[in-house]
Amino acid sequence: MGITFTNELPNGIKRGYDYDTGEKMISIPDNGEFLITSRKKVNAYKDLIKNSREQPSYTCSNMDSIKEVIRTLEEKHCGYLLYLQCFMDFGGLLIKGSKYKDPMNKNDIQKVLGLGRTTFSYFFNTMIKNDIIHLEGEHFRVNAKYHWKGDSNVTNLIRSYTTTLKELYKSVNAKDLGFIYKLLPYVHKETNFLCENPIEKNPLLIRPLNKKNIARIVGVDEKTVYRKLLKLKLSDMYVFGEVSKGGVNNAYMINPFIFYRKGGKPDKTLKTIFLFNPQK
DNA sequence: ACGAGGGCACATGGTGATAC
DNA sequence: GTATCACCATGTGCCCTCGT
Repeated sequence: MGITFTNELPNGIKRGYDYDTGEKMISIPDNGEFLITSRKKVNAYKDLIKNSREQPSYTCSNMDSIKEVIRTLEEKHCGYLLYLQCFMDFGGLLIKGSKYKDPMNKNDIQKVLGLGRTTFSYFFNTMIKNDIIHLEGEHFRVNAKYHWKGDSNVTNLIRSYTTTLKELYKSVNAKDLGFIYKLLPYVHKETNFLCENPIEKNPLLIRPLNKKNIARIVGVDEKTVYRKLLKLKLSDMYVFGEVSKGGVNNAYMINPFIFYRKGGKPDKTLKTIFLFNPQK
């Protein structure tokens, strides 16, 4: 049985049906080859990006200097910060949204984070005290040493895709986002692998992080890492992908639709890993 | 012997109330 | 505005069994 494609649209996209799983499938031309996935997944992704304009917008984080932030802040505060930096404009000012460019005041920020008075003031005072967010009159600017939006000559940076990241905040808690934040300095540029030496160019020399290493870096129990790897999902996509060789899980990758180091769109292999449908 | 995953007691986060 | 508290829901660490 397998997948049968019926009609081809003028743009080269083919629609089809998977007789094994009963799912509607789609074949998308991609640099001379075809990426086959389910329409459900494609639609879920389209829904996520439909509110953003032409290009999915992103912010950048400095992989070296955010290690200071990680050392200083509690995990939950790293999570709130990761979400909040999605609201920067090109000057780092926290604004209400891409459509409404008014700067946010303290109340707006509290509302956006969805926190009560006690929790918010604890978080926000910590940001100001550690110079991660500056006060400018009634408005606030994120310290460009750590996070910014737009061009930069920093080499070790990682892009966070605003729309997907905002969506992620809805489905996980602040500690989960903090967990992800702590792993951002370990994302490899070419492959999105989590590794000890993310600037290594030779693939043979990459030292991928296993569950034990991740637990040590983040400072949690191995079981907690395991649970988060299973749990963290965005719509139909997982945040982390697992690579196993010989039945042993020895490496992890982060979802390139949320975090990606290179410019442009994720390459074909990465797309396939995070979009393909496991056989039932 | 080992890793995946279950169970459970304890820890932690977020909240509103209260006092200052 | 901040500090502290008790409360509840959820998360976490640790120990366990199970299957290989």
